[in-house]
Amino acid sequence: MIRDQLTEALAGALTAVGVEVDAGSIELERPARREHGDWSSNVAMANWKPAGRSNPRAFAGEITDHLNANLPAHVEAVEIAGPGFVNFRLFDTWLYDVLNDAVSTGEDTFGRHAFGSGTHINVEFVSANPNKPLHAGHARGAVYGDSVARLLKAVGYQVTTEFYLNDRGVQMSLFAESLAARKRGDDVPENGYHGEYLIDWAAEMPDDADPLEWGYARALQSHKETLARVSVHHDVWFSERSLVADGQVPNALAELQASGMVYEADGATWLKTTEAGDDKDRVLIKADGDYTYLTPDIAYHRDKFSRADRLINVWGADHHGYIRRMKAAMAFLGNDPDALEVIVTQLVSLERDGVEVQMSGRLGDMVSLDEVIDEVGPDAARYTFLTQSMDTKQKVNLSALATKSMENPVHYVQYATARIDSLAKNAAAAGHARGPLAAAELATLTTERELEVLRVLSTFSDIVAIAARERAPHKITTWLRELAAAFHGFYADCYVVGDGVSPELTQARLWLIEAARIGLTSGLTLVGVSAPQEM
RNA sequence: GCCCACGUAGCUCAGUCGGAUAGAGCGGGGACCUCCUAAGUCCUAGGCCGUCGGUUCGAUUCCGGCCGUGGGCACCA
Repeated sequence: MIRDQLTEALAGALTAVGVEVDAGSIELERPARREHGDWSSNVAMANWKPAGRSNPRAFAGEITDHLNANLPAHVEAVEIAGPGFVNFRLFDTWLYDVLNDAVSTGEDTFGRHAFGSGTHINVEFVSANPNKPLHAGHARGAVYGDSVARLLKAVGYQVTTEFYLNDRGVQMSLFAESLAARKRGDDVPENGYHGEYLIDWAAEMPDDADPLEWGYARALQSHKETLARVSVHHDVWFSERSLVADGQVPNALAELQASGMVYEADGATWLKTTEAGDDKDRVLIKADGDYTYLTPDIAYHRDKFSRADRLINVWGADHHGYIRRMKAAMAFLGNDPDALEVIVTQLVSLERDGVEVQMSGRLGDMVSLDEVIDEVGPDAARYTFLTQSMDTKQKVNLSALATKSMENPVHYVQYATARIDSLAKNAAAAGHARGPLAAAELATLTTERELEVLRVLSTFSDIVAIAARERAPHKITTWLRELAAAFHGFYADCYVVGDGVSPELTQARLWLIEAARIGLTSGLTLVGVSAPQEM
């Protein structure tokens, strides 16, 4: 809104001084420092050379002169600053528009976009083997994938979330043998599954049940229940067995063969992934006749491409070596390898009271995701895993997270939503029910505390767009913290109802906190965290 | 050795296509509840943005080298 107006004004000014600049290349940003105005542009610095000017400040001067002679709406003044920035200083009225916009669009649509419309993205994440409970290491990818899906929907994409079930092969057989052994009270096979959960599952299993089928169903149930606790839901649970049963693997193999990238050597069938930058060629069919893991997975990705325009895979850092060969296979099948986006999440380490705990040990000494949720609660778990970029390895201190303090970042934000609800209730109880927005005198909102809340709200729309484009939900949690900080500051200094607060100011502030509530709720929804009304 | 990511305050991390005096929480020092939740607010100390070059009006940001950390280099899944 205001951004478009200012961009237009800049484009007009450039034309007026006889310079051709592509309007799409005009940058506007929010300066870090207040004295640099409300909005700022670097057009003069970026274009003084091609425009044939002697220096950036001189060019900026021409632009500001024109703008000051033709002030856009809400603009108080346009100034040259620093090396040649064009700074816009606005009247507070532009922030009242932000409030109006937040309230009129509401929490479900505030900050949303439509630029993804017409494109179908498939997001596959977690995809843990259906033979043991999810462990803490799955948590980051789970809440990340789910939040990325929420973000993509928020900017207009059609999104399918998917969980790939590796439900056939040696691992499943070993799992069934281990479960059966536990049922009989025997030792589990050497290379089988030794986790304690199998003792519990064996106890649950009816005597006449088939260990493979029963165990598979039990594991699936476990995955779904655990994920539901942190509000993670998948639209499609895709079975590798169904892929094989449908003959999709031979179909994919035939297509690969047609591409000329398949050959036989040493009794095995190979794919020439080195043709697409891989270190070495990869085996598709082993000498013993079985497929490698790769082969059905290629068929799976081929299937996904038949159902969506773009694919996003969320993989742990330990799988990054797998990216090249999958992209190579997709390219051989005629798909655009860039339409397969593999996002690698760096690993998480957990500690309790300063002592690192293992969470993916082979012998069953892992921390399950359920344990983490029991310990810190679903909201703290979700929020915390989303406070950092997926590119950095994360240290999570479970004991700190379980506390009600600033070391638990979700509380700071939720405390704001709880306070807002409390304020509204108290105001109503004191006879100050909120009237219509149109009747509120927003111009009574003049303190820095009040305006700062609106300034933070004004950035949300851009933040959502960036977070979605960069697949970066942590930008939402960072923003939420900023908004909560602005609100808590307002709360400390500005009473909604009280001595010396006029009825008009009370009304305006009731609408201000409503706008803040919409922002907080809207952002929390994007990261799948609740906005409690009391704490 | 090769591939991927990372290196920002004592600790944990942000930093919007390169921008003007690099931010937050914890921890350290101090202040604030006879009106709406102190799970809060305010002040203060603390930085060679790993390092050396390059690109340019301008580099924490982009590129290359080096050092360091984590992960990966299967006819396992």
